[in-house]
Amino acid sequence: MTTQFGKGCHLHLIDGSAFIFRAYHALPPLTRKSDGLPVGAVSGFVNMLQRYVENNSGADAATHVAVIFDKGSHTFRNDMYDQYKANREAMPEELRPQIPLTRDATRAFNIACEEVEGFEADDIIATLAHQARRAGGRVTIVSSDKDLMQLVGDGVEMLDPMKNKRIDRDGVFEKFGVFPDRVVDVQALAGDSVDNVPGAPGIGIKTAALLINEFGDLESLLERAGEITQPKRRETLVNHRAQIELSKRLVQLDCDMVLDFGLDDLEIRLPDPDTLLAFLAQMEFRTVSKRIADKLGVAAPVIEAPAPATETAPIEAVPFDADSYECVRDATALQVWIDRIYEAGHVAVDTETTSLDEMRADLVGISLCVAAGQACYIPLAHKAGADDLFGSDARAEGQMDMAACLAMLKPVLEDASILKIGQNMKYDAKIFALLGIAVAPIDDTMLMSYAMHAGLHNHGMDTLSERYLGHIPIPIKPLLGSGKSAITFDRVPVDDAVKYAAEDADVTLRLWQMFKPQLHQSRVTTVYETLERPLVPVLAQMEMHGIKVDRDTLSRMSNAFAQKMAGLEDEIQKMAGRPFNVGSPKQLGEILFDELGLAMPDGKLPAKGKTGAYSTGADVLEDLATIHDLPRRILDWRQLAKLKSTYTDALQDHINPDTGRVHTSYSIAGAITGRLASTDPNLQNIPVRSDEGRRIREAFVAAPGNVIVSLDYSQIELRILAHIAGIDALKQAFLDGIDIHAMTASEMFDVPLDQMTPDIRRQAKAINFGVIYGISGFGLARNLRIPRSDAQGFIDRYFERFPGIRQYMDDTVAFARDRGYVQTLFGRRINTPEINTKGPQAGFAKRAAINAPIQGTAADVIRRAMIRMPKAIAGLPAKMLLQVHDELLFEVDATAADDLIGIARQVMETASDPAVKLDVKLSVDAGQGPNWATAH
DNA sequence: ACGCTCACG
DNA sequence: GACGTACGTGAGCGTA
Repeated sequence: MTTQFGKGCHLHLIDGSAFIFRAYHALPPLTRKSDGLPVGAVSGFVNMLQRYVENNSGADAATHVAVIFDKGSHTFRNDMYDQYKANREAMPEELRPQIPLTRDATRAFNIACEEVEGFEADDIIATLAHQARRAGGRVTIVSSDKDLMQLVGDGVEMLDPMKNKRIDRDGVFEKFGVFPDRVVDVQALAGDSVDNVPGAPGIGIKTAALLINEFGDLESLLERAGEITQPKRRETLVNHRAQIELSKRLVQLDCDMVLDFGLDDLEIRLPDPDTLLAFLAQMEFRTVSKRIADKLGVAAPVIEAPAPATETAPIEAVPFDADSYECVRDATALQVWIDRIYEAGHVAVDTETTSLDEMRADLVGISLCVAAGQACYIPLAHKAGADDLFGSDARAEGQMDMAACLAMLKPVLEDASILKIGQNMKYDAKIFALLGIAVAPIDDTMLMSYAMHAGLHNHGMDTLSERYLGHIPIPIKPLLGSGKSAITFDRVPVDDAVKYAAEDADVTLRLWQMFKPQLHQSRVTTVYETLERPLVPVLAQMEMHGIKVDRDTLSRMSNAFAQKMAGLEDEIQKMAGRPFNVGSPKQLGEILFDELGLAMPDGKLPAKGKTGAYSTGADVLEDLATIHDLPRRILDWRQLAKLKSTYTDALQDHINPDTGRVHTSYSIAGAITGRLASTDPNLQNIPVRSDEGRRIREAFVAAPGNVIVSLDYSQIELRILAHIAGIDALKQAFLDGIDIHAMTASEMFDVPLDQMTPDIRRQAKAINFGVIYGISGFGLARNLRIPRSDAQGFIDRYFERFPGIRQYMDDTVAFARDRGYVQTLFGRRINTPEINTKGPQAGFAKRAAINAPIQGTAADVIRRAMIRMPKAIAGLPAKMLLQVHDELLFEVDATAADDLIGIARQVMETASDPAVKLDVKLSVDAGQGPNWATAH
């Protein structure tokens, strides 16, 4: 039945990759019901194929057809030019598993499906088009890719499948200003930013076409470049000749490939209904199954509704057995494990060290696990001490040389085809980074749990193991002891260490096996892949770099604070009538309320806490300050005490003696909303609100020749609220760049903007913040120190003026009640397990549910900015140092500060693109100076 | 170990 | 109708 391809035949060549990307971007992220596999792009692809098949009739119908795909990312063009397509964004993680499915779909339609290693789809298309023309047939290329336009000509046309528009020679001329045979010349000159083809700088398509039409072709143009009258253009062509010639080779398609199939293999075949419908049923596409079944005149297959997901995880068949773990003591044994890793393609890794502070930690041993129950520990720096009467520092026997071990493991840990699995990988990645090993790619069970279970529990290994594996890991406490007598891990006997350490890797691997498929089912794969995992190396870099803190500045401030505190203390004791510990809230309460007989302005005494002591918090003392002088002194003293103990004193202890810098640690999975948390020390709460406190920021300095640059989002949470709740008045105010709190005040209190007073604005500001926190009359009243009825009146009025806010709050709480979680705009899930409980917790849960999407979306935005930042600023002498929720801090060579601000601002302001199109644009304020105080 | 207080967004 | 509340964090100190 095969007919020889020749005159009268019509070959259609479908650009498969273009179909896939179109389908992916056009469709919402659909997932297969039964297991959460993303299938949106497959669905779109199938629809496009179906539409193509339906339309392929009449005089112009194809007799032969093929869908052509790209295979792999490395082609012969990369060998010519390593930057080719280098700035392509990585394939979205949800798309990756769908790629093979689009091949399956093509075959299910019984359409030829072709790809060739090392070549682009475009080359195959070029070759086939060439062959078809030589055989006397016609060709239609189904694509709108301009790179294929060079093929158009006598008997070859393109068809834009979306616009259903044919592109012939004239169409190409319209696009390029030249006919198809000179398209590559124009492309060589104009370059292509998408494919990273350099071209000639400063020359676009218009100029290129002009030049080519004047000189005939590229070769003549380059030969006679000296004749060009415009000096700038002339220089460009002369100076960049090699680059232009390279560009031409890059854009020139290969139409002489040797293919292992022929045109005759592409003859149109009718689909086999059973095969096609089976595929569609497997994908669980109900609608399109029905439509295609109708077309084919057969019954649509029944697609079962998926069984409800089982509540409990399958019981792990392999029991934990601490005695089964191997202690690896030499290269031969290690090699066996490395072989097993390559066989598995993945490995769980855990490091044991002498400190929780990576910057001061020494590696003691490494554990590996390749499958449940199959784990080992490699001791590297254990001391014999524990077995030695005098606790000697001698090295324990039977350990591999560390350098030799690392030399063997480095290729594995850096191998792009071996997935390294960890629990809190940032820690281990930093340990390895300091030893010259760049661990990648990684998966992190802590972050997987965070993406799925934020709000349910913490994500430490012990919690996860007990909850999801039903196994309580060996506790570290008995091994290390506690308090003054605690030892470091290198003093733990090797036999004990093997059991403990290898088990951690075993637990990690089992958690990974359980969590990996659950990410899809929970619809948080994208969150994990785009907001959690890529942040690990970014934060590791920031933490290792640290920020320079000037010890002398802090020390001087400490002394000044101490002096002032001593003076205040004297005054306070005198006023109290007796000496007491000013820092003790309990003693202070007794002085104020029992001995001095003070009472709150309303006549009552403040509430007593769980310990039975009167509350002496700042709000209480603030109220008392209106009737007595002592409380004000206490407030002043407390402020200084705080600044001294938490900041000017403690911060000095955090300066790393080796680097002279302070290295905080960020918890990625600490805050349930998606925010980061900073610890050891916390650099996200360095004072700024009081003048005295703000001066502490003067101690955070740039290295010589550098400056500190600070960029912070302006009102990001209110902007997000305006978008999510759809508040037009707020959106407009942000668009017009007017003072948002003043606008709110004007709207609420009917005060024209030009008559706004600071006090009215202050009240409106409090309301705006209150809304973000899940406003209540009580809370607002307390914050503004106004009667509760007044506060309630404000809130009522606010809701009246901005009805969308109330709607958002009601909708969000209803969503949470129904689903048990709320979501950010980027799909981050925050579980709200207490939302349906009764009692006072209900109020908390409600407000938290209202706040979480707003705070969480802002957190997602800055995470995206941070993830993109290293690449964006790679060319600058700049380092990202700190994140403070809506602010990023950099250290940069003074000469490049302005460049950095331009680039970093751009990254931050566009961080939500393209995943989320915000109705309100994000705005970033910037500052620079020798220290953080001047930069902020 | 826990509660109180207070620093930040 | 009463209850008790602003959202999210981490650190240092006093008290048990």
